[in-house]
Amino acid sequence: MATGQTNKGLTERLQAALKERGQRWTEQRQIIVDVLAASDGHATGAELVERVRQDDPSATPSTVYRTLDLLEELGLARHHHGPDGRETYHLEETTEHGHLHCRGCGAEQELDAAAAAPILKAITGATGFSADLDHLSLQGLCATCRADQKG
Amino acid sequence: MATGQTNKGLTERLQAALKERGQRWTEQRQIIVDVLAASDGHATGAELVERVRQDDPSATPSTVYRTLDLLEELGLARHHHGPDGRETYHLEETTEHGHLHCRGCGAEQELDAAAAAPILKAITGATGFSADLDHLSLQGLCATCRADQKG
DNA sequence: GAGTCTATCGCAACACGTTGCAATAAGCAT
DNA sequence: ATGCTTATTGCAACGTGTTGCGATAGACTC
Repeated sequence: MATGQTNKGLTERLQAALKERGQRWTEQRQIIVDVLAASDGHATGAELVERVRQDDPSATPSTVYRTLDLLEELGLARHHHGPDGRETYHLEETTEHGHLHCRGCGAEQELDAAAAAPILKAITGATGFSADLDHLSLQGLCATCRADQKG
Repeated sequence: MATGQTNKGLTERLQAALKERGQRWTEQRQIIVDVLAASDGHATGAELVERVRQDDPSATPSTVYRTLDLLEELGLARHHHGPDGRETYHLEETTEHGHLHCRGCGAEQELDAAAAAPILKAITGATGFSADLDHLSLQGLCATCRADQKG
């Protein structure tokens, strides 16, 4: 249950990528990747730090954040900023997606590539910009809340 | 040059709104509004704190941020989060607009209501969400950088 | 103008994230 | 296995923003 499986495929990819760049594989990094993999959805930086420290109390925030940055650099993880500006991380294995935050009910909804396609197309059409879906973080009112407000 | 004009119209609106709510007009608030008005474009929280302290060294960050929150509550200011998660404030007088950050050249572009209309429409169509333009902060590649990458 | 009520202020501490630096330890060569 | 090089770690301090609390001082009444 504890998702103790260390996701061998991911670890191996990571080790290979690091060796390629003359960088090193450490136990800390294994732990951080494990924690991230065990956090099925998204997790804030602070949450990840806390969980890593459960596995290894000697770990410090700086190490966790630096590793997270590294994982992003390697394309194995992503982060985006929630409506309050806090960081949220997720593994890149999760398919690329955007986020919708409803300011009415606080609900958070994911936006997959298919649903986002017309939006990205509209952005390109209106601005020439090719927007990154992973950084697309919208705030507004969901359909339910809009209906409530009208009623 | 020092834009020392205290934007009377804005101040009066603010005083009226505060009185209405049983709240108070203070010199700190005058200074903060002045500073915000003098920051033509956008300014980060830290920048505003710094500028306010030039006018009144006794001002503290908590006061500045609380006042900024208050101004938002009154609809006289807005804030959004930049690509790095830091806060950026601007007066509401500025017309509602979104932001585009190019990860290639770092350029920041504004997105006015007219240009955004088709995008917002696409969002509603794809998700049922009615998105807030002021919170629309996209990251991606601008047309120029896309052309550069292709070439 | 003096007194009262309470919104606002400044302070101090906290939360999240980042950065510089000296000590440690991973990976490689011998 | 030993030593060497240098990436990584932990620490400590900083930057940005938030929160609780006692002291200050607006605004209103008399």
